[in-house]
Amino acid sequence: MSPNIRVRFAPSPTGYLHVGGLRTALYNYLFAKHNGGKFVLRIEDTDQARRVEGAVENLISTLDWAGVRFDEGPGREGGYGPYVQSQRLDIYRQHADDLIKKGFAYRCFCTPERLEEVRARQNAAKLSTSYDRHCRNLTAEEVERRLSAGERNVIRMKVPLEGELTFNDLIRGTVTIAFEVLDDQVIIKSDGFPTYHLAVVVDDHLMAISHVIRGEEWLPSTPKHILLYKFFGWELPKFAHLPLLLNPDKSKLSKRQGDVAVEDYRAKGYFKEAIVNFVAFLGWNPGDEREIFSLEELVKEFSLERVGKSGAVFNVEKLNWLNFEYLKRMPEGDVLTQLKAELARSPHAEKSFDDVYLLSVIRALRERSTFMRDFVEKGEYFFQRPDQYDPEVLKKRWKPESAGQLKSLSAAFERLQNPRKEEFEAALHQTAESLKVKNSDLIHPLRLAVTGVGSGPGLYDILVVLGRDEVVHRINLALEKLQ
RNA sequence: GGCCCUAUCGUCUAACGGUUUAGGACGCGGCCCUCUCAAGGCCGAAAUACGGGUUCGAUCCCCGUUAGGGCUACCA
Repeated sequence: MSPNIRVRFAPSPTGYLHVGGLRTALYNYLFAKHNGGKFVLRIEDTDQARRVEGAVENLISTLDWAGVRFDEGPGREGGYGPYVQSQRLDIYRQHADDLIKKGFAYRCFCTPERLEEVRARQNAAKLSTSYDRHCRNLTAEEVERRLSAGERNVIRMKVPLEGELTFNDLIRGTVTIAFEVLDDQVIIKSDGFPTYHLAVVVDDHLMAISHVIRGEEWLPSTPKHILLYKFFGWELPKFAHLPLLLNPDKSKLSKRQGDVAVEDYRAKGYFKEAIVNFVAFLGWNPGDEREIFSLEELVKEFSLERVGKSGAVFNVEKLNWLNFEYLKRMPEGDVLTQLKAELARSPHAEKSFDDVYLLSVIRALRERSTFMRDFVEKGEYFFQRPDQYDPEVLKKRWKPESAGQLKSLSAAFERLQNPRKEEFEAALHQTAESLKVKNSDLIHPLRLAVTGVGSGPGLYDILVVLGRDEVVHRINLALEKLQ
């Protein structure tokens, strides 16, 4: 493919990495890697008011965690830096001045108060709100006079009064917007910082970005950006506007209706592979019936042509299923490592379990788990003796004769030497036979005595994991407590 | 309000005018398996928003309606 593919992810550091942002970053990354291009990270911090301490570091570490590695960006110079907009202010100012000289932009001295009034008037008259171009035709002398008087001002772009602009979007096809509905957008704010519109165009050009792949919320302002490219006499990049990620009620995915930060999902125990896989499928699919994709496979298969146009609801159920699938497929050694980490932050942190034991717990519990924490929560009895017995199970499974039967069973178990699953099973069957009861009459009370709960892995598997002595001990413990 | 975008099962989606009784996945229901809970296997319910065109033939193309969303800042 083209060797000069360069794309970028350009978040503003206002907090955490949004899952929609991760999807945008991922699609850019996949597109770049698929085509042998470069993926650039650029920080759009031109709004001082929204600046959040530590947000950039957090953004980068989350992106790295997900495996979406950028080739160029803050801390990873690539010859097009700096990659932080607040460090490029002179560049924007020069370009804005250039536009003024060419007659494509002008100084505006209107106060926020006046703009507010204009807007209020327009609203009252039920007109669409836009700047009334009050300063568009100020004389050079007046501009000079007010400038030297130190009046605060902004620089606005001079949008043609009539005509329309048509452009092609890789995902949406042809889009047309009339200049009439475009505002004379502010490009340099009175604090000297550029607005998004100027900065994005200048940087995308200077950083040789070939494809602008971003969220659909930017579609309406794309004509302004294209106009700026034309004002500067620059070649246009290709545009691709991604469908939005939605809340269950179909509004734009937002806080308030659940978690939106990638960190939140990470903290909840979702694997990065599951999150990446899931997010990739929100708006893209391979065209066949495969569902499980590694990052490498996504790189191999991804194409913008297969990105859909309509918004996608973030469906946690399916993410859960994916997490479950990834846990099921994970190499045992990796599960072991993760289980140790999980235990280290659990109430069992002080206890020590050897690898062989933990591995047997993993084998027993894996297909019943979606998250690593399920091992600790659902399999608590593998890490501590039961300190209580589920009252409902007790009511259903513990009969008056159970205590006596478990005593016999315990005695039978004590006669076993290093029993395997089969020996435990045979011992139970023989005991049931001699007591003239069904196997299940022993199985259920025994499960309750040993685990404290009514569900879980096969009983004999549990017995083997715990071992004869522990099983006998727990039976005696239960007999005492359930007298 | 204005502008723009979108519209297939509840959700994610396949179908790029005919091979379709519209396919898959999650979720949901049932059955099997079974010591429980899962897993697994099998089966099932479930969609082309509506109305006009174009065409021999429309989920697919065009127009309109409706619905939803986005944008409409000296925020990104």
